[in-house]
Amino acid sequence: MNNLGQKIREVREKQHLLLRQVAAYLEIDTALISKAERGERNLNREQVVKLAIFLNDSEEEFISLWLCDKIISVVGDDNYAIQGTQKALKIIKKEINK
Amino acid sequence: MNNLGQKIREVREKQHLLLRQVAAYLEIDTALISKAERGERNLNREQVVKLAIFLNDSEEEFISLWLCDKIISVVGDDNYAIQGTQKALKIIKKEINK
DNA sequence: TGTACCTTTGACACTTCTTGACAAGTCAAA
DNA sequence: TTTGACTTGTCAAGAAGTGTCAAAGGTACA
Repeated sequence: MNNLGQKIREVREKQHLLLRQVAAYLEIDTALISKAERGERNLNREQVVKLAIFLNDSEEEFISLWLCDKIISVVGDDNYAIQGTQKALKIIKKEINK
Repeated sequence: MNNLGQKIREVREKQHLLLRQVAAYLEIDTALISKAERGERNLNREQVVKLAIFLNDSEEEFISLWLCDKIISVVGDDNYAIQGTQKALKIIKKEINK
């Protein structure tokens, strides 16, 4: 399971679009988008952006889900996941104000 | 630059320990710990834990810096880094309460 | 100057992970 | 049973990670 994947599937099905159609738009194999929706494979940033456009949804939402998944796959079930993520958030916020 | 690396160097120098000594304790090449302190290479979790013990410092602090660095290297300078990290934090916190 | 020591650097081999593609599989509806 | 949608497993190529080594930089000091 996978946050972006769930979101994509949800939005795609709501619009009665087929994997085939999404795959064609992104110019990738159908298998890949299928796997992406189920969290078995990652899309790259560009593909996620295109997907947001194609599905008429928010790029911010899609990309932040995509990042969120990456973070979780990195810190996931570590005992100190919360502390690490909080530290990162602080640093990122500080970094922005420059 | 690198948060865990800076911390390690700071603590190590405060204790007048040589890279060589740290490396010997971790059973790795001196070059590797040198690079780790400067953020050119990553240590693995086990090495970070041993390091905390060897340097008499907090495991929680070391591991969360280590995770923090990983997160930053993943979401780093993305426009939506903050949003993604916040989402991840929420989800991780929720996950813990199970 | 020379040497002794600590650290940094770049190259390397090796392994593991990722990526995209393809073929074959399942499954439900007609 | 056929069709269309989706899933699954596998493969090869390339990328990225891991540890090591030898050589080079830098510093301190006799």
